[in-house]
Amino acid sequence: MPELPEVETVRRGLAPHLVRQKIHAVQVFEPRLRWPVPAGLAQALRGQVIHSVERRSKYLLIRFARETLLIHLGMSGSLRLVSPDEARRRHDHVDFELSGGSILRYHDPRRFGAILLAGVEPYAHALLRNLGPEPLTDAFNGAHLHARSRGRRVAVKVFLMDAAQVVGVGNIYASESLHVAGIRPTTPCGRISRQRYDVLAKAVKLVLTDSIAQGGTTLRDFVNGNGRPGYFAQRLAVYGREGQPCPRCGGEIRARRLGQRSTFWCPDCQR
DNA sequence: ACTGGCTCCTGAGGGC
DNA sequence: TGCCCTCAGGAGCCAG
Repeated sequence: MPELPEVETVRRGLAPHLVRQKIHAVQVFEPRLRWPVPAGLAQALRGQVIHSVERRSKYLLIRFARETLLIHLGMSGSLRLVSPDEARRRHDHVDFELSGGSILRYHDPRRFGAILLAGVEPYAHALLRNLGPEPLTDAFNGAHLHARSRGRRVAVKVFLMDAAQVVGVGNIYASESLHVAGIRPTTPCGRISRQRYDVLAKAVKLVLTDSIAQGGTTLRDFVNGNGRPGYFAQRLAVYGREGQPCPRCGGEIRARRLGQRSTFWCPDCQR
């Protein structure tokens, strides 16, 4: 599943291959993604030159002079650069043919992803307008979390996964960050002190930075399509480890569903 | 304004 | 070996 570190890796990998390229044609083989792929996609992009490849949260923004292509990979989406003679495979849904000859190919078995048009002011788009800060910027800190959580009762883990508060903290990273910070996931977010939120914000940054350094949980090579395992999975302290000992204190890791998501924590060192 | 629950979809994994 | 069932997950959306 592409988490924020993976999406950023995809962006960095694709950008040098895409910028200044012209879209020669767009072929939509399966428009039924999370939202229908716009019927006018091909017409809107044909002949347009890619100016930049940006990222906001887990959305990729491919910008043209008068249009922006918004791509979300959902849980199972991937983008690859392929040569024109490479046969399409099952779940290859959209081809962006570049004038240089190669094809940017969108693949998504579960179709939780999205391909949309967002015009010339993409950051004003409904999907991007209300997003919280990027987790690795200074705007994301303990003061922010503390201020945003006052008067609210949701469990801190659910709060942390709310994109309106901070983007890019997925289910795995939320459990891991709370473990690093020593905070129990079920604690109502409005009852957590400023000091503990300082610790939590630092923990989120640490976990995400660590994940980037380890290559994410799984990374797919965007050029040759080889899936290679990231090493972050080997470093998970609590996620998926119900019944096993906590690597920090030896306590028995517990699991339960919180906000429809599996949640893991150590009852001994997370309070 | 919050909150909890639902939904989309397919592949993986377990049980038998 | 194969079939069936359950579950997982990102995140927008809606009802209460």
